Amino acid sequence: MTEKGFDVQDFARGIHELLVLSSLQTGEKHGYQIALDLQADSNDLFRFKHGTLYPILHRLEGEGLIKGSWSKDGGRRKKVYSLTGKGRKHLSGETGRVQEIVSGLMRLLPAPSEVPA
Amino acid sequence: MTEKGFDVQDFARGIHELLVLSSLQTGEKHGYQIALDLQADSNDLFRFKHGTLYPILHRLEGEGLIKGSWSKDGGRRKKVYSLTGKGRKHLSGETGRVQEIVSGLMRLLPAPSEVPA
DNA sequence: CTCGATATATCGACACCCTATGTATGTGTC
DNA sequence: GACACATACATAGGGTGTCGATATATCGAG
Repeated sequence: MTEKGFDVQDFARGIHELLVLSSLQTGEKHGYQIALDLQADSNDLFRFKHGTLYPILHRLEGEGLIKGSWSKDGGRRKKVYSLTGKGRKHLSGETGRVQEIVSGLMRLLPAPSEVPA
Repeated sequence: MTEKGFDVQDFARGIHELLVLSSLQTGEKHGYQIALDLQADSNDLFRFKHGTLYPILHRLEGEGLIKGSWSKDGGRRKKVYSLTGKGRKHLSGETGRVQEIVSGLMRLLPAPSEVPA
């Protein structure tokens, strides 16, 4: 069993990071695109603010989970990110951990009143 | 459908509050007991620090979700909390919301590699 | 009587997200 | 050509919450 120690703040931060990493699974993207895709794919549930997204990108890059390279699309610069091997490993590992926590959480929370539609 | 925004911080805070409320479902308890029960019931996954628990209790009481009353067990004082109707309602409502977010999250995250044991 | 467990409470440090602001390019419109 | 708006990246400041440390007080064990 994965050790213990659950930290709400790490968990919350992890969700954002995992979403970004997950979004890069389908191919490399630049930041702005990640935000748009995540918002669309989640049906507007997850909306990344610029002030939230870029620091996360920098953090992930600093940790070597993603790799960014500048690209010039005409005169406009874009920083295109792609998953590293480490990032892919982190994504699957942390996803498993999230599920562990979620299932632990659901065990303690009351069962949802099975209200049909 | 509950649409609208998702806030990581509210979510994280909500988890703690929900766990406390859920623990009170089985009957009234005092703070210290809640922490012990939650830790035991979650198999050591969730551990509440004193500096975290008591502010939560005060917040929940201030919002009228729980009701506390002092009890003297010999000379040692305990503040025993119980769920209010409002608290019970909040618990089921927010639990539903958490599940909504969790399922949205799981849709975006990669499927767990079904690794046996 | 000293140590540790029980029981509650508060404060300062730290981390993080969010709002606002700034820079710069591309496009559409008049 | 001038202007507004979308694209695209970046950072600083404010607010909020958890965590560790500290304090008070009672009770049982050695």
